[in-house]
Amino acid sequence: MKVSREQAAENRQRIVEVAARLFRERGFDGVGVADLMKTAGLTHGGFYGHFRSKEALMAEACEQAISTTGRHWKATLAASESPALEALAEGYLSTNHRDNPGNGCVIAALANDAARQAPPVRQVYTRSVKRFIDTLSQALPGRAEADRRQQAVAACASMVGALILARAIDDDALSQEFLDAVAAQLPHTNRADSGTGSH
Amino acid sequence: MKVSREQAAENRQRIVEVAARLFRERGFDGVGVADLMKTAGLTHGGFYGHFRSKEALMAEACEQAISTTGRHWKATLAASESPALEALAEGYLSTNHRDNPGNGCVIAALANDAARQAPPVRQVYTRSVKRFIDTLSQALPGRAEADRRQQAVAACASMVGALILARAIDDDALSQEFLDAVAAQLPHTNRADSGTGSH
DNA sequence: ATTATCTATAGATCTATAGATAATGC
DNA sequence: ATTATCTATAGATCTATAGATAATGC
Repeated sequence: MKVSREQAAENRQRIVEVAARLFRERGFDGVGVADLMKTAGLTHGGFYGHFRSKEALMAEACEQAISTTGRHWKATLAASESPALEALAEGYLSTNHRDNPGNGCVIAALANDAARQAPPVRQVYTRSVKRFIDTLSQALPGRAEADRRQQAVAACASMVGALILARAIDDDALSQEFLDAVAAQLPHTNRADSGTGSH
Repeated sequence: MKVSREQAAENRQRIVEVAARLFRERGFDGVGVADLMKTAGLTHGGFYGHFRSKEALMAEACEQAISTTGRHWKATLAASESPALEALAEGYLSTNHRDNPGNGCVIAALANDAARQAPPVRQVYTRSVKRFIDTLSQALPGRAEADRRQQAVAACASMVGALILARAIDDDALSQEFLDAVAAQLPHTNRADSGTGSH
């Protein structure tokens, strides 16, 4: 039952992809190694030929998730005409994103889980957050360079918070309100506030 | 080894309190019944005389957590002079709150966990979120009644998102930035925007 | 010969229950 | 007699490992 070196590499990659999806859907504790391997079409014991531990896979799965999502953000920025933040927010705060955590933002899907993990996973998670903030900063309308950073950090908290809460609550109307209210309160491109006095 | 009826009621209450703290600290899956009972000074098997299941305790512990936190919010509102939202936010977005999830906001501590639970727990969680939004709405500066609701919902997402992210990341400086950036972007009391044209 | 995968299992841990024990409260 | 708690354990499930198997790649 062996397999070519190439096939083995494909198997490994498939394990990471399945893990990236299942962890986001059910949390780190909600997915067992046996279950994971079965979903990938392999047997339980084979896992440890590819990864040192479940924790090592957790870090790698997060890495791959943010990498894929990051490419998606970049593509959105490149494709959008002018209001880049609106374009990003529209996708991020959509019902589609809310209802499909498995291939959505890993920051929102595993925030509480990440806080309870050891350094390896938390480091990868932290890099993901920084990447999101940088993307938001690039998408923000002009204004003072000093403000940009603060606005990007605040927008990150708002968007992640809205998505997490929209998923957690048991009330469709309020869930939609979270997505809409945060989208409405994000900094707008065409807003004239350059003459209000604060430098 | 029996105990008076009164003592039994105290034991039950202590189990709920210990659970409310441990669940917030470690998540629902991070606390076992045996561990919980040991922390409460009782033995494993005694648990099922007080609760039908671990899930029943999860709902009850959330209920009690939000009840205590809700009283704390009301006291803050009552004690604050004029800028009620600032007073609430100052406590919510403090390093003290960030570093003590065990007796802090259950909404932030168990958001991802709640999303993965069955209806009983999600319903209690949803009520907690509504309670927080109502409190924020009361704390918001005057302005149009129509805006209030949206601003309260957005503020809820921002504050919860900031706290969750401040806890999850592995970088003290960025963690502080989340708390500060969201506090700075919340609607301010003394802000003159009544003449800008939107009705 | 090497190695990717498989089967089988060790050793922990988890929720829940059964039955014994002993103090309370009628 | 009732009942709050205890001890002990059933039955699942979890991570990780050991050893067997069989196809690849030198």
